Amino acid sequence: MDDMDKNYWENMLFQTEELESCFDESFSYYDSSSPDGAQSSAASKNIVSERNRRKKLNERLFALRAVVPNISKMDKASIIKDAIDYIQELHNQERTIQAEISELESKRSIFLDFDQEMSYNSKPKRSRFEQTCDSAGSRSSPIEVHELRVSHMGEKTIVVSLTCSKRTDTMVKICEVFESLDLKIITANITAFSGRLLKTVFLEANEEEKDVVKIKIQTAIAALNDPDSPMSI
Amino acid sequence: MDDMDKNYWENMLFQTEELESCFDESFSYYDSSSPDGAQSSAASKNIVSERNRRKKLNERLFALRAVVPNISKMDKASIIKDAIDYIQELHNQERTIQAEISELESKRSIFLDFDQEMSYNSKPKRSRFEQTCDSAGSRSSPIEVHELRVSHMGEKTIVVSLTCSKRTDTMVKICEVFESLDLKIITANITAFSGRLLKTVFLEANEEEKDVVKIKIQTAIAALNDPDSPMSI
DNA sequence: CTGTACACGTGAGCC
DNA sequence: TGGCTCACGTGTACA
Repeated sequence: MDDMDKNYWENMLFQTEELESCFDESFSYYDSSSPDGAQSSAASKNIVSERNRRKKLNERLFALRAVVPNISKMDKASIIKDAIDYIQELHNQERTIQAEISELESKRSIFLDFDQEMSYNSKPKRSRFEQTCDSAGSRSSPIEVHELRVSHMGEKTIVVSLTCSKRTDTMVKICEVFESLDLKIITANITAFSGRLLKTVFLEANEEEKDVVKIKIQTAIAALNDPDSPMSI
Repeated sequence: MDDMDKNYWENMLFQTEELESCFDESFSYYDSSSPDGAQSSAASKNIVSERNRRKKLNERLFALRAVVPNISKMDKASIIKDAIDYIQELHNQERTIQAEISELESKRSIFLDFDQEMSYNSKPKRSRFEQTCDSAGSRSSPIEVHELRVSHMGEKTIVVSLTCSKRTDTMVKICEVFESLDLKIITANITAFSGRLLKTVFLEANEEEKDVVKIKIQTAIAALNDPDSPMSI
């Protein structure tokens, strides 16, 4: 590669030298054909200008080659092609990494949110859940929760496990309950067995008293069964 | 910009048309000066070849212009210059994002370490970006457990949550660990995010002292990272 | 009228 | 030897 480079510049130099003799030739030639001094001056200006343009373009190309790794050939066209491929590769990487970063951030906010308290959760953004639920008709069939257990795991985590009937959108409705209580879902799990659904949901505990949260959850989920009755475990 | 583009291609087209008449001229000229048919054929071949070369180069340049946003001018030199600037800008972005990702990851790892924690990895964690940069990324066996938390939920249940690299058979190896410790798995859960796997395993606690079990689990899982070192909490 | 930017044909070097 | 890549000078169109 280095020697190719050397050859490249040697060629450049060589042809630059060659240019001068050529230039003399053309100059005398022009002098004979059209003796107008202004015209020949303009022509030589054009020549030197064009020479500078080519030089600048080659320098740019050389600089482009410098910022692009993995240059296969020293070809002008190949340099540009490699640059194009490299830019596209960078674009793909950028997209991937952006997705990864946003995912990391979202997961981190779900995860435990230690010091910085849910900054962008101030408004209960009823986002996708309720939208999909609206289209499906959330009011239609009650969920029929059969068993419900709310327990604490460590200081920061609440585990809710419940069984309910096999309906569609049961998990969505459960999640809506937690959302309405400002409880963040860490992870959730559905298991189907004997015509029932067993759900296990890990929640991030907020600052409230444990028992208060527990009662709130039980009340809200029990309300899914019969919105009129205040509750009955 | 659109009109500039149009002008550009109009020019291209125009000068291409012009070329044909020029070509005819030069052809007849050559025919008169040197009646050697082979020579003129070679010359015309050279002409058309050179024409194709220029065309290819221009197409490449056009493609380069297409993948680079914010092109200031349609100049050839300017196109290359903008491409260079853009690549350098992407390089800066890449460095910034890489730093951001590592910072995020370190925060996240600090985060889980609040309870009883080991999980400090001697190796500098290879971010996903570095892995893509790595030409040969296929590393075989070790699972690379990054975070590990063992806690008790009630009297009968142990919850183990850990994150590890995305490998095949990671859960199998984890389960083998629990089996070797005579711990029964109640349920297990895998969640994939940001190139990692988050596993949550519920174990049935045996009769041993809680802290003893905890240490055993931590030791055995740490051994997955580096089987030689016995580990140090 | 003066640059500027371009495509063209041409000759030369290099496999 | 033919097939490339290249730099060069030149004519032309546009601002």
